[in-house]
Amino acid sequence: MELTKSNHLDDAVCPVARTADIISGKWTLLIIRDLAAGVKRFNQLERSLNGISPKTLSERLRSLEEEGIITRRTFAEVPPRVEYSLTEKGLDLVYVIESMRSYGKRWLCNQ
Amino acid sequence: MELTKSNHLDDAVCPVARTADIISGKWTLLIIRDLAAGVKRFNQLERSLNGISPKTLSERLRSLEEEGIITRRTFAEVPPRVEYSLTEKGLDLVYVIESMRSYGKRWLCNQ
DNA sequence: CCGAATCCTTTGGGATACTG
DNA sequence: CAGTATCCCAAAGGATTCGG
Repeated sequence: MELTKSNHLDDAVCPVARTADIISGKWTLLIIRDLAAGVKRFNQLERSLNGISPKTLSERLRSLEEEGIITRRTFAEVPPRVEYSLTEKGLDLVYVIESMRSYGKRWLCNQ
Repeated sequence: MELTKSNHLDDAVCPVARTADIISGKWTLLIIRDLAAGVKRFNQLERSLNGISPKTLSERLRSLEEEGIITRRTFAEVPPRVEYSLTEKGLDLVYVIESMRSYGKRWLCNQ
């Protein structure tokens, strides 16, 4: 297990820092966690992410889409239906999430 | 690869959310990344984490110590010397960091 | 149902100067 | 050297309302 030495030149392209930038933000990781369980609609996420405001959810979804991590699919129906799912790039984040889950179980959830 | 279903009851103890709480914050992960390479002094970190303010570094180190992730060791010398290192609980976070490094390399650093 | 628009509060973090 | 003390600001996020 070897870590790169850090300095400000490295940091600009440090994979750890780049990933941290993407998954930072209060709800981002939890959205990906939920989408990893399958396709979800806006208000499904709104309910499962208890306490999130529509504005924040909307912003997060938009930027995740722009980063190529989720896909937004709209259906021309009434009432309107929009489904969100993970792209390949998003699915790969599940490994990060699972490492966090392992850590959390071992050290933070006393079990 | 199976994810737990999320609702607000789960979230209170969700290992992913708990871990996210700990490693959120602009510099936290980078501090741990640097300490994973070995024991470091305050101004070594200040230099390797290019751009961090002493106030922020001080705050992060304190809360990481309170969470049991790093150890602070002082030496009664002149000039004063203080060394920071990872605890077992902190070292285990390296697995999370490495998963982020893999992801970053694959998707964010075009290599 | 799916958001956009507004307004507002909080806070993380930077800059700087100073001290044991 | 290893911080603390202030002051300040941008940005994130919450609450609420409204529209397609």
